[in-house]
Parts: sequence; structure tokens; C-alpha cells
Amino acid sequence: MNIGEVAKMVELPIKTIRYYEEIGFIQPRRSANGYRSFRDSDVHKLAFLGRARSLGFSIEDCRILLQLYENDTRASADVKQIAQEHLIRIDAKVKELQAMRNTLSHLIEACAGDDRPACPILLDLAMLN
Amino acid sequence: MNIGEVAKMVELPIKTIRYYEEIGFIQPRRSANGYRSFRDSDVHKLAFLGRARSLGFSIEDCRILLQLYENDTRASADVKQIAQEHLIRIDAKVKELQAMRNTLSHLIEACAGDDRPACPILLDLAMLN
DNA sequence: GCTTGACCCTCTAGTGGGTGGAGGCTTTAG
DNA sequence: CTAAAGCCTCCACCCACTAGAGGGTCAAGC
Repeated sequence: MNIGEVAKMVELPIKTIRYYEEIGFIQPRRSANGYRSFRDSDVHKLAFLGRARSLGFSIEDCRILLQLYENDTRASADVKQIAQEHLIRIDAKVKELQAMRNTLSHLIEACAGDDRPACPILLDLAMLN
Repeated sequence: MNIGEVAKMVELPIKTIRYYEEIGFIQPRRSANGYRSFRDSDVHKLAFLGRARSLGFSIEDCRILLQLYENDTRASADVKQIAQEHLIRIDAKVKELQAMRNTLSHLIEACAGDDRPACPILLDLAMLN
């Protein structure tokens, strides 16, 4: 398979697939013309990576998850730990964003949003309130 | 004021303050020895920027907000619009993270987390479930 | 006067995770 | 035979800083 076909199958941009090769996630063979030639196993890995990335795992997490996936003697505890640590980071991020959201929505409510200059949002940013 | 003192006052790293000068947010004077010499107005702007950034506004949003802040003939509607658009982006991000969170926490619950290789997390990533 | 340590300076390069584009092959359809 | 689509590499760029090298300056203590 050529890269374009693979890209459609796994729903990843071509550039991303080339990048994943560059960072060692996959090692597709090459055809005589120099084109990358993907095997099913490459496609499978790319799908795995796409799914892991869509769950927010970092590239380095993905690298470890992929190794664990390919290691038949893995301990599920190792996988679970990575997932749990990731969940904690997600929770922290959600909390942070919700705090922003709260502040911001209060400020927006308080702002007249007309053609006059007075603005509680700017007052808050300037900490003059 | 020198940069170190300012950094403590506005609780921004020194490097960040220099970066904010580089991108044109502030133009502190220079002392004879080449040190940056900050006026109250610079400190005030930095505090404004720090607060805006902590609410998640992008650098370019901050640039516009700062201009509006310094423009006495602004319309509060312009400020409000920027804030509303930002709120929409935050909401989208929160939703995205919560979707990840949901999937991830279900998978974590389903995973034994012991020394055996069987792992629902990896099965999900490989989309073999 | 000298040293020490805390400051400050500039400049370059790196982070993560790709993305965009230039410039140039190859393949495929008509 | 030609045009379009597809593929290749390489370099630069995105955001918002951050790290570090290499060096100048200043204040306190001896």
C-alpha cells in the first residue's frame, strides 16, 4: 500500500504518517521507485497510534504503549499505570479550564457589550476591580 | 525597576518578560549599564498580560485586549466578543477532554492491572474489542 | 582593592506534535 | 503525449516560552 491509501484507512494526514516514520514508530519498506510500501502491520500500528493520540496520550506514552502492545509478556499493570497517570493529567487540565471558564463567563455576563468603553473584563484583567 | 524585581511583583519568569518585550508588548527603557528599566506602566501591562494569559487568552488575543485597554474610545462589545470566542474554544476543549476522560476511566476500570498481559486498554487502542 | 555571588545582558537552540511549501520525481488516465 | 495526481526530500514555521552558553555589572564583606 502507498501512503495515500494508508492515510485514508487510518484517517491520519500523510505528513503525520511520514513524521511517525521519522520518529521511529513505523519502518515501512520501500518500493523500487522509492515510495513507502506499507504492510498491514504498519497500518495496524498507525491505527493504534491514532487511537492513542486521540485519547490524548503523548508521543512518548505512545511509544511505550506500542512496546507494551507488542510485548506478549507485558504486565497489564504497566499499561494501567500509564493510563492512570494520563487520566490525572487530563483531570488537572479540565479543572484548570473550568476555572478559566467560570471566571470568564462571569466577566462576560457582567459586560454590557455595547459601544461604550466601560468594561468589567478589562477591569478584571487590569486587576482594578 | 530592574527585571528581577518586576518578575517578583507580577509573578512572571524573567525570561517571559524579556520575551514579551521581544514581541512588542512592552518597551522598557534602558539604564546606562544596558539593564532594562521598568516604569510602573510597564509593570501594569505585564500584570494585565499575566492575568489575560492565565485566563487562557492567546498572545494575539492579549495584543488586541491590551490595545483595547489602552484605547479610551473602545467599545466594550469588542472586548466581549473576544472573550466570548475564547469561552467557546475553552468549552470545546473541556468537552474534548471529558470525552477522553470518560473513555479512559472506563478502560482503566476494566483493566486488572496485574502481572498478566491481557489488557482491555491495549485492546481498545488496537480497536480489537 | 579584591573577591564573591547575585544580578543582568544577548544569542542560539530546543520543546511537542506536527504543518506548509518548494522543488522535483513517478505513475496513471485519457 | 500530456496533464493531473501522487509520491519524494528538505527546510522552515507554528505557539509560548525555556534552557543554557558566555559574558558584563553591581553590592557587600574582608
